[in-house]
Amino acid sequence: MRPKKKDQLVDTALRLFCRSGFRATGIDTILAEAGVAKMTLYNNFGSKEALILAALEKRDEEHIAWLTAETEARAAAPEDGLLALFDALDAWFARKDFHGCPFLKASGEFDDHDDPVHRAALAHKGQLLALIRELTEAAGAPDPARIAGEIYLLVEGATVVAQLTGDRSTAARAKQAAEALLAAG
Amino acid sequence: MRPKKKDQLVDTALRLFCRSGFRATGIDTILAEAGVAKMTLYNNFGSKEALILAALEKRDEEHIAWLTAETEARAAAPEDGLLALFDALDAWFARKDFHGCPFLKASGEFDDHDDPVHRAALAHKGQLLALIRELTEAAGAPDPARIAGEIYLLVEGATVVAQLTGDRSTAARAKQAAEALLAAG
DNA sequence: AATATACTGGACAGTTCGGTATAGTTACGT
DNA sequence: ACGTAACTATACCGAACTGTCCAGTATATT
Repeated sequence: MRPKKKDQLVDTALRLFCRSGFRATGIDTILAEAGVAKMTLYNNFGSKEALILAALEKRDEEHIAWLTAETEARAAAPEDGLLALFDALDAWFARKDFHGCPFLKASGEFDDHDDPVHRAALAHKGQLLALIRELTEAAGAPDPARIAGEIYLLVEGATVVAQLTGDRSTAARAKQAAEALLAAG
Repeated sequence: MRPKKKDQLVDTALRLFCRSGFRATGIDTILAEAGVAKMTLYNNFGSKEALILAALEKRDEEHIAWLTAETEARAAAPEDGLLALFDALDAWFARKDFHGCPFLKASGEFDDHDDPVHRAALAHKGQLLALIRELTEAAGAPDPARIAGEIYLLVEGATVVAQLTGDRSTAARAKQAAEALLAAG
């Protein structure tokens, strides 16, 4: 497959999946918007599910990289990274194309824990937790594993609430909660 | 409509929606499992969306009542209610038929903020936040509005993570984070 | 210029979707 | 016991779904 077509397909699919959900987005809609023929999809991916997995895989890499870079850029010192993460989240929530976390969406739509899509979501969240764990260690927390787990709950909560309510102050609220957790040790 | 049939329909719909999602659950499946004819549905609800809304409305009342009662039953004193809430959540997450919060699922599938289903989800979460707010006040927190908002993020985070990972210790982790937030004031 | 590969566009199959029409049956109040 | 409202059963509709087949076109390599 010509990489350009592949990117068009995966990018378009991801965008539409994020906006309208996975099951609600039909193949024909994706193909029309991407300007790609149906057989190009099926010759190269084999199924809609495979396209979903490809889109999530790309999203996984891009989003973790974006979040890491944004967090780094907003942290004056390495130990500020954990709180800067919430500023990065705020920037994410403020984007016009923010429609919640596609992995949470996916895990809701593909509820079965054995489903490959659910497993992909789980894997991504493992990456996110690992990032938070690193930031927590860099912040010099006394019990980084525990604190990171708690902060992670705040991050997921903020993500869900931001999508649900559209409240622009959600990330800031999560940030001050994280600050308290970090200070309490 | 005979109330028995209505209950069968709404209960079955809710159960299947929770298990498999809203869009993925067809009305024929609901009707077959509920033992109700198709015209009975359409004579009384008019559309699948109306059935979804009826199911969510019932769930809203039942779940808030259940959570309130479970929390009360687990709190030795009124000021223990906020932490007891997390024990109630733990009991919820441990249920065999736990498939995440149907309102979060709904808000993910019906992403548009003007969608009636999304609004129903928002309304339910308002109820939940109000409950947390009451418990926070009863706990004697110095700034109950702010603390309640932070605890709420933990609750949503725990709910999402419990569904995503199936980790049985999620509620306990959220509880100790809530404890820290409460102690920090 | 020749060839192999990638892609196109549309017709097509088969299924499932939400929703409707109609005719017959069951349950309930009076 | 009887009338009526509620419910059932079945057949059907148009649309959308995933996935397949095919004849023809564009592109890159040699």
